[in-house]
Amino acid sequence: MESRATLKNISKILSLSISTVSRALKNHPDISEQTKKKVQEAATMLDYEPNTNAINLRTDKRNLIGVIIPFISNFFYQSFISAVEEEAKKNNYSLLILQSADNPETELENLRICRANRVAAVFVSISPLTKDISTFLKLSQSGTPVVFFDKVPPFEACDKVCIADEEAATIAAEEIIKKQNGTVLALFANPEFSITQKRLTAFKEVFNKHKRINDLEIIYAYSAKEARQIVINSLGKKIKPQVIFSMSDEILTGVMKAIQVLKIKIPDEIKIITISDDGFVPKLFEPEITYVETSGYELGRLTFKRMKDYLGGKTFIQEVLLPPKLVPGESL
Amino acid sequence: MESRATLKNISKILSLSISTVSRALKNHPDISEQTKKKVQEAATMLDYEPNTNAINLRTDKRNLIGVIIPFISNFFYQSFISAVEEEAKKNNYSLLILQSADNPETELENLRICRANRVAAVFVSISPLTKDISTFLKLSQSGTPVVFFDKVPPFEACDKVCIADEEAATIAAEEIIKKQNGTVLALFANPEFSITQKRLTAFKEVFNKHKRINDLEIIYAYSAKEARQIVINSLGKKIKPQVIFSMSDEILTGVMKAIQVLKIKIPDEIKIITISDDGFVPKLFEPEITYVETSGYELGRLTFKRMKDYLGGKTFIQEVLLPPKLVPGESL
DNA sequence: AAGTTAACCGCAAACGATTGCGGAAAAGAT
DNA sequence: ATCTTTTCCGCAATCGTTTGCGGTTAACTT
Repeated sequence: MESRATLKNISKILSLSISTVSRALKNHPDISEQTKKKVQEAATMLDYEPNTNAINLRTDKRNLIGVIIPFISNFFYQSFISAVEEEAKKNNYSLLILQSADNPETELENLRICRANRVAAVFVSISPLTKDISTFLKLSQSGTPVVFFDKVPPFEACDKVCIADEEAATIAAEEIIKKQNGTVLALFANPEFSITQKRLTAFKEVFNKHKRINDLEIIYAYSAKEARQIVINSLGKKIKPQVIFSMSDEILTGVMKAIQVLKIKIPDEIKIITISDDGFVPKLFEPEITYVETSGYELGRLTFKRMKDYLGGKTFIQEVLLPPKLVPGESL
Repeated sequence: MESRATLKNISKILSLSISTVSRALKNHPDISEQTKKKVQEAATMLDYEPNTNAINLRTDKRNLIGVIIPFISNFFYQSFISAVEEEAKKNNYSLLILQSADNPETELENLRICRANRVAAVFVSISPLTKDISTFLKLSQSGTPVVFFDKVPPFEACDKVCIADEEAATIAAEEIIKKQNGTVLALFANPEFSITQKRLTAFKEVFNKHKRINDLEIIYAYSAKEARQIVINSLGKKIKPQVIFSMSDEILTGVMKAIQVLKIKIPDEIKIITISDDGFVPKLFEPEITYVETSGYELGRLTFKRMKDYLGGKTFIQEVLLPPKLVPGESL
């Protein structure tokens, strides 16, 4: 007789009604202290744990937050998730983590799972290939907050929380101009990514403003390996750049490999500045690389806050920007 | 009139019974093609998605897997989760991620959440401070598979899936002995961690076997910073080690900083070998560091497989070991 | 002693889905 | 024309919980 720990079973054992047991466990004033004690004892005896499925079904409560991201194996999402998990715990939510591998179909499937599980909210960083976010918007319109973070759809009217990408690039560019006069090799990722476009535009703008656009050489590196080769080539020429700018952690790893291959001294022979998610990579090197931080952790907190605001009534559409900050190393 | 998409509503719209609608959606042979079509159209119209809570409650199915880990912000767990998520998706499970911050109480709270959510299984990497795993065992005895992975309890009779820590250290030690004759500086983490003990014992054993224990200097580094200082001190002496062994990624980051500070050439002036979770850190440097890989990704797959075996009937207790493998760089 | 009021507790419906069983109508068999 | 079989569908119980409402005591008023 495999009897689980349910209200019904407890009530049977104590010859009480289910409702009494339920109320006793929630300390309802209608129930006498004596009965409460009996019930609570029985409950702990049986390791009673209320069935979330039943509760959610009955009360229409939701205790899950769906997090849809391209890949878990990524610094940025890692710290994002970490922050969201901490906030979630404080607010009695748990996290449903889904990765969509940059595949729009998997992304939709993940959204389906979120809906099937009646999540309280969805946090999603969309893949670069996602063109249609109507399913997300539909969910949002039906009352479940959907917050786009980091990789967000470009023009649509939806809740967004993201890094101030332009500002990150601007800060880096200003810092270069403030400190260095020479030529700059700027490495950017795939120009089709909106993040690349934003950072590139802002970066160039600063050099334009300061009439130093001629000091700037921009090259796209589609991978760390490419970045490495580009730097090796570039530093092999007669006219070398004085500063290298890298727009991401991944590119930086390629840059640093090149530097190590060439056995070039930082900052004496080359200056470096990068944009980094959390500083992990820049801090691996000696001297530590100066970077502009775009913290996934902070973004996680902001995203969670946006959701709470939404549930608290602020349902108007909003775009929240997280300001990046400069973390000086000794590389510039 | 906020009417959700439920079987009841669809049935009302089509003037059919709930059971018919339910069967039509699952392609039950009792239902005519005509009716099926009507129902399916109505369902997609309304964006119907079966309520997992109701299904799980009624059928006692479980679609969640609880993953309890100390910290998400960690290479190893990152790739572990990634693997488990992929496997889970293939098998129609989703992941409930809980971090316990190395706090036994939070760990128990997380387990409670797993039980409340009626998870299909629990994967847990316990904190170093956890002494009592009886609650876990109780859950396991009541039919929910609990698989301990990575940081597992020492003596208890429970399902474990972990890295063959001894073997990883053995492989590294053998490799050193095969290739190098000089003295070895071996850096280990907190000696109270069982993982440290295992690796240390195995490592020494090899040097004993080959009668080279006198070539071995062992130092505990409680952090990357400490590792850095230790290496700087050590390489500053008149008698320098020829080889540095690092037992983890974290220690390696300290070691590499020291190397960069001292501007020492690898492998000419110093050889290096490390144990690494996934090779990310060792591959950041040039030349790439030789390492013994203890893949979190593979461990995730193994853990999932162990659970499936368990659910498939192999409920006897088992300890599965994942063999590490040597990944040669140019640092040794 | 009759009426009022607390103090305690149970009945039953509801949440959304599944499923064994039975039943009506249409089709086929004789 | 009657009987048997399909074909197609609905009834109702069930999972575990919550909760409005009503009911039974016992205690308290006057």
